[in-house]
Amino acid sequence: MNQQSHHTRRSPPNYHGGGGGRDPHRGFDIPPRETPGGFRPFGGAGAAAGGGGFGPNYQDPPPISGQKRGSPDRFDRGSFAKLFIGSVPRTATEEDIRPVFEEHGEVIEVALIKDKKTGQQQGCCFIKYATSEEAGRAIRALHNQHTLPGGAGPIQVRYADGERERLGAVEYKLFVGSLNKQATEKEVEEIFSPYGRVEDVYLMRDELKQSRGCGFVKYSQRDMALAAINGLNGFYKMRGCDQPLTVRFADPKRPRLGDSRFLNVFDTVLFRGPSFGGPGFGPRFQAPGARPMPNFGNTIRDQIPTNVWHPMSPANLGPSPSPGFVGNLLPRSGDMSLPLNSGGHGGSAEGPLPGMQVSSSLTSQKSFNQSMPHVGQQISPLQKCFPSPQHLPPSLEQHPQTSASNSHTQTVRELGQAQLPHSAGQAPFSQALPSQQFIGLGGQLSVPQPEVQKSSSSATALPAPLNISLQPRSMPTAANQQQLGSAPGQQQLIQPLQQSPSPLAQMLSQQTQTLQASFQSSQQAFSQLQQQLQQMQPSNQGLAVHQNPLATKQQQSQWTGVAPHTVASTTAPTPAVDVPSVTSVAPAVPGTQAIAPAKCIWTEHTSPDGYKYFYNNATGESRWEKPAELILFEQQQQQQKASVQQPHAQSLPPNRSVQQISQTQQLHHQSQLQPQFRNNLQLQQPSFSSSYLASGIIGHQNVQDGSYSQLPTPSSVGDPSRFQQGLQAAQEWTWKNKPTGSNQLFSFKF
DNA sequence: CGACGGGACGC
DNA sequence: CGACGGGACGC
Repeated sequence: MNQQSHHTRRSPPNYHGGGGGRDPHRGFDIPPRETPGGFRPFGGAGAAAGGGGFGPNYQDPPPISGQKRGSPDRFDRGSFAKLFIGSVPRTATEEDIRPVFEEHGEVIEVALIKDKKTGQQQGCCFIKYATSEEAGRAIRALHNQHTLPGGAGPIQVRYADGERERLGAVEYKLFVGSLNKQATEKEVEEIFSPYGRVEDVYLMRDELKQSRGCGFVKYSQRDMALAAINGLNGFYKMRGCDQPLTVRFADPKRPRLGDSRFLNVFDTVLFRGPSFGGPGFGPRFQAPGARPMPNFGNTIRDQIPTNVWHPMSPANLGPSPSPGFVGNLLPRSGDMSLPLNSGGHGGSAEGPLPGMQVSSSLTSQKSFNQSMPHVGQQISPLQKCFPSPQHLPPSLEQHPQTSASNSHTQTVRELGQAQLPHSAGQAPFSQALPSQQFIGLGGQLSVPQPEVQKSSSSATALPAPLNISLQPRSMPTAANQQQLGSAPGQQQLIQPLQQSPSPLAQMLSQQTQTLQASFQSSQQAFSQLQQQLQQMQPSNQGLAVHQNPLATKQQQSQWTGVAPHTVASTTAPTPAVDVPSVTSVAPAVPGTQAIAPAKCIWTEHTSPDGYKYFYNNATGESRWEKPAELILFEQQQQQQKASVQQPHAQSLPPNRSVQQISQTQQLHHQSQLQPQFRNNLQLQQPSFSSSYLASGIIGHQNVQDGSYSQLPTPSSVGDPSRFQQGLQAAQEWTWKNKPTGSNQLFSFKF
């Protein structure tokens, strides 16, 4: 309502970007974001808009990339971007509509749809913009956010069928289950916002408009989606809910029979599908018989159940590198919106396109394929290089790159490093991760740094400390130090880790693991606290980044090879929380390095085939990598008994433990000081989302008063007991659910 | 445990 | 230029 327009004005007033209609030069890599850092309209808009990769996948009229010929005339259909507008009052006239859209760009055409027979308006229309950037802006600014005069509700603004594909725009749609039925779109958006701009939220409702407890959330970037999955799935519980949210890539929308549009899509997709990805879908299969190798995989595949109800999904096709590829990339199916699931009726039909686009965007970074290989580890991962820091700066804006970065991720992953692909890392783990991730790699730290700093400017966040300590320590290898390490350097690192680890490599990996573990724990604790906070202070929900401990662990472990469980002990840091099952090692005891536990729940063993593995006597978990706890433990042992050289004990800088401790302490403090904690949380925001913070998340103070009518609002925010309870609960939950996904890769049970 | 809105190409 | 029969993801 605020934006009612006045037909009086016809020219595009002010919209960011500059001039009126189009600015071809604006790279598409910088999608039209609303004011930078600026506001984010809530309701999200319906489409990814420029977000995705625009690819020149289309020959004819280069969509946006190419500068369009100056004349916006009607010919070159190709360079325009058509939007479908729903909820248009049947009484609306072009005069009512056009001005609204001209606010966001040059409107080439407004087409009100009328019933052919009755001549009556259908309640929808098409708006053609000169460029997709404009279209994207309009979507973001108007979708579900503007009501036309006489309208019963806000208009729906999305790409017309086929446009998304044609323009190369992608969207990543997540299915979200176990939502509080009282929750509003807005609330859902707030939960997902920390991971990236939420383009759209659609809650499934019954005929009575009652929520069915599930819905869809769209992002324009894959890493955002991944981050949200990792940060929320199975972990985040909405107030009043016993079950944590289910967050996964949405299945392709089920086509409605009778809709020819879909049929087409299907054919295309279905046929192509199988050819690519192998067994119906990659995710699920894992190399048969393969034994979990250390660096191997991971995956997300497990984490994210495949949701495809059928094998196709162009997305799958495209991205998937090769048959056989296991996929942790997740480029799997639903991940991008394909025609099938695209907005609204989505679907649009162009089957082939999607696939092409996808693949092109993903693959374009030549590295992609190469990187994939290692999945099986047969291929030497080394080939891949770390291109560039691109991902570092979590650019939310980039699109295609995203995928590219994934490749990196994988590569890294192989190393056993914590790399969050950017996907993962980027977002959810906020700054923390960034730094962390690269530790292993070595030098990447610096890159992420900026982000971190930025975010941590105000309070001390965990991240900061980490970075500092890490940096110096991170290995000596030149490669390490280098930024995005050149491929070579990394390779070196990698190799060792994978197989016969060189001392150095081992050391690195261990360090990394340890650090990661501590990080994880911190994060975990954080997330737990966070949840508590949220529950207690509903009004500030927006602030928090929901960190899914598990997810974090998973990712890290996945990429890193550090088993998630590691965290268990680490969890200790949280004041109130105690993880009984784990015998914690040093970390738990702050100033007492000297006092090392007599034993560690982790013990080393040798498998039949001669490989060493580590067994958790408490949980029965086994993993290839040496658990951080054990490393620490050994370290301590060494320290205590001046010279007890354990086979594996690597000499690690003593500070390590100190670091951890300091972290731990920080955590303590944080948990104790609410306000401070909150600040930290903010800091924790994914670096990329710093802009979001600035833009509004923080600002959203009022989340509907916070509580659902049905639920009693937690009264005492500061109540320790509650806090504690919550934490414990969270932990338990985490604990129970840990074995999912990635863990399994790393661990196996006998 | 919930799975895609309501509509869709006029001049 | 023709377009399906049967079934209906998987948990």
